[in-house]
Amino acid sequence: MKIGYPCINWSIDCSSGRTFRLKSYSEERLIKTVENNLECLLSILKFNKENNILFFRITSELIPFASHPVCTFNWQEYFNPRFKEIGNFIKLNNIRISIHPDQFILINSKDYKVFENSVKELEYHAEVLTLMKLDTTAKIQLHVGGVYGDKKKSIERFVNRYKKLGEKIKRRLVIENDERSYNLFDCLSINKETGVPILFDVYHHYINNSGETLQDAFEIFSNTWKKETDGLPMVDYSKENEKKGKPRHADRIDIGHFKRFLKDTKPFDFDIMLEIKDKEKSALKAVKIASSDSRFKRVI
DNA sequence: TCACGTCAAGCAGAT
DNA sequence: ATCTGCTTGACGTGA
Repeated sequence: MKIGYPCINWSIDCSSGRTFRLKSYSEERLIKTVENNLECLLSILKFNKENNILFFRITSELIPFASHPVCTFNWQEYFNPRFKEIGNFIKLNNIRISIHPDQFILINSKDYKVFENSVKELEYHAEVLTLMKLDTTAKIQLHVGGVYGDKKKSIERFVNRYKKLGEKIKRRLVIENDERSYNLFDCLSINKETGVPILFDVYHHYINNSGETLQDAFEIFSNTWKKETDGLPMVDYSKENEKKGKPRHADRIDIGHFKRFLKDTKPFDFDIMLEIKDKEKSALKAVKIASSDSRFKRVI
């Protein structure tokens, strides 16, 4: 069991997701920005390692416009030594990595052009992990996509499109249950057809489920991960924001809730991504809580 | 130096 | 029709 947080560290005075406007694109600007982003990424990983935070989601913004036609620069070759260096640090310290393409990436879109653009973006994500020479336990997590008024057809479309993807994407791709369209069982039906592992989002499951218990859910998604090639299952953890109004992620970790969560999931081992607004602050607290858990002790 | 309009990309649900 | 959340602010023009 490793514990981590996504993309941003507020304690360190840098961002690994600096970007710029498309209008101001230039090769020079791209190089400068990516240099900054990679350097900051390594700083964050070092901070994490020192604090026993061994799971991290790399931002999709690492290489701005990587999949956009405007970018003809061979960033893969230019930054190859830097990627290798970061990859070495990750492997040396046994850090788990995930990456989450954003909401525009839709495999099952009705618009074929959107699918094609999504493939380009997925190739970029896969390349980042491959340039770091990470094995296939480093995952790209994606939602199933839109429903377009017909869930059955949209799931079929996902399955057919998935089969067209290259091996470099497929060996890293995992799907995540979401809070309104595709719940765990919907994901499971896609897993049956494709073998794609299911990344379980605890908070989304709380909002959108089919009545199954948390233990049943853990049994189901855990079995979709192959231990040797996929590694331990990944779990996104969050909880309802206390502030009334629309459902959203919590601002900070709820210690009691997290303790109960660890207890309730006792028979299962997995890596936890804390989707909580205050990022590394909550991760530090979670590490402290988990430090007496035998699953956590195994990795540090 | 600061305010604030806008930023590559899509969908769904609420207003 | 328009706004908001999603993993979430931050870029950059104009004053």
